[in-house]
Amino acid sequence: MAKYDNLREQILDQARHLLVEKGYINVTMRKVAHLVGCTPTSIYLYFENKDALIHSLIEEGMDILHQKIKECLAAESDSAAQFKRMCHSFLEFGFTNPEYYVVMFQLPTDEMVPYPAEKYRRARSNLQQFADVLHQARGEKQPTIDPLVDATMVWSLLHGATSLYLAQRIDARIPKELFLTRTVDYAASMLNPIHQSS
Amino acid sequence: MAKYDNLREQILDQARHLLVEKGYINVTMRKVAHLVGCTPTSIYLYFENKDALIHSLIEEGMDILHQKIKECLAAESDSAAQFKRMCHSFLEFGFTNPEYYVVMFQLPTDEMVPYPAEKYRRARSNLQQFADVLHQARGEKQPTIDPLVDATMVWSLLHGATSLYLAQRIDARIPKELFLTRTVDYAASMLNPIHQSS
Amino acid sequence: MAKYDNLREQILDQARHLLVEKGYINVTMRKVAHLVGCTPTSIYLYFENKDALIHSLIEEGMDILHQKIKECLAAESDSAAQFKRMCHSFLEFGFTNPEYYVVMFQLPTDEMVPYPAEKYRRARSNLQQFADVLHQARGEKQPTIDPLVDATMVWSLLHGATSLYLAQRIDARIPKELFLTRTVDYAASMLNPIHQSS
Amino acid sequence: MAKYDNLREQILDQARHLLVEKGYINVTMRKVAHLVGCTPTSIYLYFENKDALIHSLIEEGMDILHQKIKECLAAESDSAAQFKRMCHSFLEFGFTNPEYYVVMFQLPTDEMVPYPAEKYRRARSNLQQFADVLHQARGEKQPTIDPLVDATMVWSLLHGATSLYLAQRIDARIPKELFLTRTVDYAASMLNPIHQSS
DNA sequence: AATGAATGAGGCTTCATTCAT
DNA sequence: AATGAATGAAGCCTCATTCAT
Repeated sequence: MAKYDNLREQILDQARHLLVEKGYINVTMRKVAHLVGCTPTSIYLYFENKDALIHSLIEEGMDILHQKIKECLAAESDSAAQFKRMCHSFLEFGFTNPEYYVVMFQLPTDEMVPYPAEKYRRARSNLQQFADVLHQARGEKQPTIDPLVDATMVWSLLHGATSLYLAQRIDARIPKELFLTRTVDYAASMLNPIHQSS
Repeated sequence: MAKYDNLREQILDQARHLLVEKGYINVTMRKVAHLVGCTPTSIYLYFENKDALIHSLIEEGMDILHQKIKECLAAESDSAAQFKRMCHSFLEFGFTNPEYYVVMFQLPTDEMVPYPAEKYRRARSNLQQFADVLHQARGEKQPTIDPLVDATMVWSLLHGATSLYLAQRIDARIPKELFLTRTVDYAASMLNPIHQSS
Repeated sequence: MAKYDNLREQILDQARHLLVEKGYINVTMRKVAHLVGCTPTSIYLYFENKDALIHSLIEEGMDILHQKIKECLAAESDSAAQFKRMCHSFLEFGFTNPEYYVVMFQLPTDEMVPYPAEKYRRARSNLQQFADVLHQARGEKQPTIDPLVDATMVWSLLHGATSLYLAQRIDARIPKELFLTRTVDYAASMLNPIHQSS
Repeated sequence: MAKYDNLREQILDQARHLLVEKGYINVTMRKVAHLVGCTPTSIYLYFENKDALIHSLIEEGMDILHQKIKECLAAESDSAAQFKRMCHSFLEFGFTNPEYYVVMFQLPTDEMVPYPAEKYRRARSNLQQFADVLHQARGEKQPTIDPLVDATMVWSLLHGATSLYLAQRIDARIPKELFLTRTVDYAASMLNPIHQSS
């Protein structure tokens, strides 16, 4: 029992590790097994096939992020505060859990990892819920501006920031914490009106 | 000579095509050769190996983007206008050239496609130059705020927007053009001061 | 004990079932165990290995056929009648027990399922005994013609008819019963002299 | 060119050899390659996949048998003579070409080797044509008896005889030639009326 | 009496690459 | 300038089997 969970988790760990360190195409049953120190066959004792393994990875991440976001809602009563906290949480989640972030948001899922549509909806809802809070906070002040577009742009910002950070394309002179808080500020500026394009 | 360039370009074309349509894992020498109508062996007459082929793809893209950005500088005299135009150009480049964008910014190049450091520097400079203009426009008005951070955030926004768009994760109800201009507006808001984090 | 036999028989049942429904390649310890509802390991409590399992199947079939043929001898006193009844029984055995027939006569046993020579002799004797009756019936009337050859030909006919029937290569317009009785008639024609080859 | 055909034929040869000697389940790309003395990969230069290899084997056999039967028709003018000659040819084909016979008539094609329906029809037509001649010869003398049933029984006999012979289940004391001619005689007895079942 | 955990061998297939021509 | 022939490594996966419990 202990051993069961142990090996299963080792497999997940090493798969995650490979994914982040070497990219998806380097996540092979053989390589994972090698890192774990078991036979490729053994992996099939815990996962039906490679897809199932990847899906487990994705779901793990979804759960964690979901939990984090729920905590943000509970921690604050003000919509704007909730929003900012959520932005921060999202970034922090990505920054500190590259293994999950990559698998959740950067996998070219279309062709590579056929993922049950139902589960995808859940994945999106995670971000949708995220967007909803912006709605609320924005809605109170700016009912005229389409909040869907703005939410999408906030999402773009957060996703882009995380992606570049994880790809180590952020200038080394910028401290992580600074980048993080300033990005949240930039996102929070969405709570206020934007100047129309000239 | 004409034939030489012809085949070489056909190879690049089909490789790009495969990359976008079927994903990186489906870019194989065999499949490229099949699409071109030549032998896999023939590809090696023009590219040392698969990595070299991918790198050529990347460089092609870098050149095109570089050209586009240079044109923005020439087209406007005002820094702010240059900046907005560049943002727009960058987005449009990504939106209309997914083949290049994917290979340039979304390939987990680290280990997947070992890329000579020297070439990477050139790649970065492309975006650096992009950031420089923000420097100028911002610098004139807000010399006190570290422009490097803000430039990075703009880049994050543009990269995130493009990535989500290409991954078809933008809500279908949002027209492409609207998304594009609004993102530019959001980026342009960087030209003005941001409210400090509370 | 009851449980012992129960599981053992379930294993044989499902192995037979798999053999007929899905073909020999689909008779795997895993699949048998799955159908039975036990572990692959458990099968090894009752059968030394896969070969032993297959052999048990073969022997089961041999016993049943043996019994059937013995009954034919008891049911009739006339040699010719015995012979016809045996032909009929053999065909019916094959038609109604494809699971056994396939494993008994259509498995390329030579190398696929190494079968102890001693057991093979017993298998042959089953058919030999079958041939003996022809001997008797024929012998009485045509002592000059080698009966071994004719017996072999009858066997060929019966085996061919059964094989084609089980492979569903008999024209669908021919009713099973008609095919069966006519084949027996054809076999019975062996009881009479055959015209020499011209 | 010479080498091309050479390797392709070596592959077919060894595949056929394995098939007869060790049974279908032992025909693996690895084993064939090993016997030929090449890499498994090389097989894929000549055959799209394993199925294609097996199909080639089947078609080879079909062609040869088809040719043989056509010759029988040409060699004789009398229907009865044609029929007997065809029986003999069929048996001889099977006896001397076990590689082809096994693959053509003894492969559990349903599950193991998905074979294009169209090609199967061709395979059957080979035997159908065979049956037609019996029709003719029979038709002249016995128009009242359903010739389809009798043809099927002849086919059963020939198929059974060949199968048992190839499985080496024919008593060693019976010379091949005797068995062959006597089987033809037995088949030829179909040209005459059969006594009804009592 | 039964199983959970594990494995080595091998199944089919595709890859990037080379070498002689 | 191009290719035909070939390969070793590796991809995913399933097999029969064992061993400790």
